[in-house]
Amino acid sequence: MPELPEVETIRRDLVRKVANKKIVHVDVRQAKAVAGMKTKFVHLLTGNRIRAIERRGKLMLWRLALPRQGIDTALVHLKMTGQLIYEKKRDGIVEVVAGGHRLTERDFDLPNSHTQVILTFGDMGKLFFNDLRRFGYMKPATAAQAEAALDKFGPEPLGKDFTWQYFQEIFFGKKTSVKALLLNQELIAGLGNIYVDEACFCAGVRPERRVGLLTPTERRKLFLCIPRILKNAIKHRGTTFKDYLDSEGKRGNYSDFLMVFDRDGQSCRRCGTVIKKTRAAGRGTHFCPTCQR
DNA sequence: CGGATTGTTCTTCC
DNA sequence: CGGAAGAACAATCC
Repeated sequence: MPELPEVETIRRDLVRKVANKKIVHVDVRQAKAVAGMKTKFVHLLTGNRIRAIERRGKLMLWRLALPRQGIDTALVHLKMTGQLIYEKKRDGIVEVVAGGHRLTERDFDLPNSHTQVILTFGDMGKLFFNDLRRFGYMKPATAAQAEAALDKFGPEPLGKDFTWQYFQEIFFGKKTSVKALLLNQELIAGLGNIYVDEACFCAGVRPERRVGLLTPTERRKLFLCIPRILKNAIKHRGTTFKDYLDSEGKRGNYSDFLMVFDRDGQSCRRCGTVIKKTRAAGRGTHFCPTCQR
C-alpha cells in the first residue's frame, strides 16, 4: 500500500543507489509487469541510464538518458503490493543459513517467487521489482504519454500549488464524503487509505462526513493536517502495514505513529476510546468516535 | 472457500 | 450532461 510518503522514500533512495548507473542487464520474468511490452522494455533499458526519478502522487517517472524510438520514460506504479528493493553486489557467501536461522539482515530471498523484473547495473548491483498481487507496472512511455499521465493529477500536497485557496475550492459544490474527496487523485495527488484516515483524525473529522457540512475551522484543520502528516511520515520512512518495504527491504517506521489506521479494536492514543472501523467510499475506514465528529 | 484487500478505471444512476 | 456512487479489475491470502 505505498502512498505518497512510501513512494517518496523509495524515490529518494533510488536516486542515490541507481541513478546514472549503466543498466547492463534486464530480466523481465512477467511480461505483464512491463505492460506486456517486454521487448520494448528490455531494449529501452539495456545500456541506458536512469537520468532522473520524479514522483507525482503515487506514480514514479524514471527519466532515461537515452531515448529509444521516442520513448524516454518508464512509468512505475507499485499499486498495492509492489516493492523495489536494491541489493549491492554480492561478494562471496552472503546468505548463510545455520540452524534454520539466516545470518543476513533480511528474512526473505532475492529474487523470490514474486520477483517480476530484475535490473542489473554496471557495478553488479541489482534492483528487484517484486509484486505479490501483480497490479503494479513499469511501463515504457514517450514524453507525450508521460505528460498525459501527469496531467491527470491534482496538486502535490507538499508543493506550493497546494494552497488554502485551492483547498477551499475543491469543496465547492461537492456532495461527496471527506474520504472520497481526499482519495481523489485528480483533486490532491498521493493520498491513499492510510493517510486519509490519519488526516481525518488529525482534523477531528469523521471520514464519512459530507464535505459541504464541514465548518471553516474543520476545513482549515484538514488543510494543515495533510502536509504535516505526510512530512512526518516521510521523516519516518513511510508506513509498513503489510507488504511495504523500502529500497533496502526495511520496514517503514511511521506504523508506530498511526493514530487510527489498522487500529480498530485498540484504544485511541489520545482519549482511550476504542477505535472503530467502517466502510466509507468503498474503503475500510478507521476513526475515533470521540475525537472525531 | 469466498470474502477482504486497494488504487484506478469503468459503468450506472440520478 | 455531470457528478457521485458502486462495480469491476488485477491476484492472493486467510
